[in-house]
Amino acid sequence: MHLYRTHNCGELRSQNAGQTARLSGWVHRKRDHGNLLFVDLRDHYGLTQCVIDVSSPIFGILEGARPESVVTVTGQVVRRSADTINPKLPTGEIELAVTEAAVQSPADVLPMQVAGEQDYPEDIRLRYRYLDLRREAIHANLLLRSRVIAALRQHMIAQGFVEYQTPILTASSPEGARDYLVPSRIHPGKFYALPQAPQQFKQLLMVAGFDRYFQIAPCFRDEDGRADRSPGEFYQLDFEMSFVTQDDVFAAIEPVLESVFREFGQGRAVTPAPFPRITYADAMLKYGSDKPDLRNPLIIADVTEAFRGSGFGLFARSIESGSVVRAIPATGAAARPRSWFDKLNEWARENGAGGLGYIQFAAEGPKGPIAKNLDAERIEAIRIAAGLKEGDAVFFACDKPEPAAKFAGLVRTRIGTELELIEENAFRFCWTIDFPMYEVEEESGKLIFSHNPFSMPQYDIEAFGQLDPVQNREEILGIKAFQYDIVCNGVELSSGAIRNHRPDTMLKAFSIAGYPAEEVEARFGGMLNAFRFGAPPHGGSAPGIDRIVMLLADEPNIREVIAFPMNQQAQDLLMQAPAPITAERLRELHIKLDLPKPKKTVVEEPSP
RNA sequence: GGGGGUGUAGCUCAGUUGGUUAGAGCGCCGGCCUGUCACGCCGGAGGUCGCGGGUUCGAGUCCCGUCACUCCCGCCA
Repeated sequence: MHLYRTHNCGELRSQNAGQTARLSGWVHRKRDHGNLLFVDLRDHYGLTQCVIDVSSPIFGILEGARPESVVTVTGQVVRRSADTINPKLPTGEIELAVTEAAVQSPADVLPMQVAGEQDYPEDIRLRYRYLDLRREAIHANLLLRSRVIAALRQHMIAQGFVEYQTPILTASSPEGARDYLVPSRIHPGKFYALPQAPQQFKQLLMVAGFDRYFQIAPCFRDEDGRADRSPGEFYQLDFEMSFVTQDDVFAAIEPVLESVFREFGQGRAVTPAPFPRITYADAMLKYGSDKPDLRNPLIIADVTEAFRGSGFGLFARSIESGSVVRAIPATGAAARPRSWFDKLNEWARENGAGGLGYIQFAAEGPKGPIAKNLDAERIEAIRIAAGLKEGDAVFFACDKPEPAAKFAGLVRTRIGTELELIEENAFRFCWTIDFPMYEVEEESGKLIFSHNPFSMPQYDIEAFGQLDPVQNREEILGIKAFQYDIVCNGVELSSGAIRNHRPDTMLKAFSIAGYPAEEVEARFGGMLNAFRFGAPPHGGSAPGIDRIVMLLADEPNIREVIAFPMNQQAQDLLMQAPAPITAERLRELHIKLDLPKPKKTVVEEPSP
């Protein structure tokens, strides 16, 4: 007989009846009938009901074991009588009639219960993560994560990709987020950076002739967290390919994503490859976002001209000073009560808009406060532009182009949700392409990179070299980059690009954004030099693993698919990180602290 | 850095117009119970109402401040 177990807690069936079995696991639940005790024993594999009665000399051992104690029990596998079979349990046809029992590790009273579905605050869950992870839902999420990663690897390898490891202690990478820094002991005053992504290394691997690279890569960014953004660290399916166009990159990754989402999507619909491609400009106009949720059928339209010089003075005046008007259709909403529109108006105000104008296309004709101030011709133009029919309503966002687009996007999501138009049980993918290479920094008016500075401009390379940032400003602002995002259900899974592999073009691209050549050489000299010795044209992308698993697990929060996540303040509540270190260690690293004054807590002296 | 929400028993929450001794469920402890599977029944312990100050005869409740957590914006592929 094995010391701890002959079977796991999920595998015994009626055909094992009559055998002697030993099981080890956690006491999931006890049902104590005084003279008869049921113990549900749980391990990674499942639950098995164990039973013992008061006639046994070891009855007290199990009766005294608190939930979550670790025990080993030995006994006969017994077929349950027909009326006591539990159909909800895979092992429900049998039970273990216990004859021996030992408690390996008794559990204290628990800060959170493992059995049951009760919700706990996140700080409790993170502080006692090892208990939280015993719970069914999150335990299953982590198993899913493992299987997804294994499948991603298989599919990538099948596509001819090879996995390589890249350094964790390295220099700052060109992604634009804050780096996590690691002080060097051997080189006083110098620091390593943790990679924000293996960006430069994967490009160097292409220069080194490896052709198709991938890695399940840890990435580190010192930026604030969100529900869908883990603070500190996360994992990417990082990949890069040589001698490819944008379409080649899409063709390589689309089948990988499609297969994995089909395999683990539990029957939910998946966009078949090739995924739709939407230009950045179109995405901002029609969806009000560079990561459109295509499950939402509503399409935003520009109706600026219908309001220009119209009787609706608020919009007409705003248009004269550069605003645009976006129309968000609300299919079938014309007959909704006034209160429904009022509620949305209130919501709009709470979200920073002046309000939310609307027209109802009712059977008796267009109505609502705005309709009164517009002539029939203009209303008809709006109706056609927004693709509306009788019974529909339409909302308006009026602002400068960028905030108008963004707000229209919020309204689109809100209306789609309110009207229950969002397609359920589906994964809708698309590519957002043709991101602008540059944009204007609002405060300074300077040209800056709008996204990744290392992507190739969609422009004649020779002519690009001749552009003048002052004289050709408008021309430059029109340049698109070979840069793209992959989006699923409105979640950005990754961005990628065809890289700029020419040193002259890269220096030019940076000089347009105001970086002198010396600075570029100093910061990115390693990569720039590599490009001077024969660099293949190359490109890639890096879909976020955590977000893929989050979508597949249908979880709203990324921490539900990470074993040991930090909280939103980037603290590890379990391991107590970050933490102060000893003066001795600081001395060794030649670091002196210059801390901000702690916020003083006002303690009033009690009056005598 | 900014905004919203939350904070009452170990946990999830209720708590009326400011009014006596702050409640429920789960958990915990004790008792009863030989077929339960969210076992059942009886009893018990458990509270700095986040913290500090104020108003008031009286504050969980109203006001001011502060802290923590969470969601969002900024930031970030």
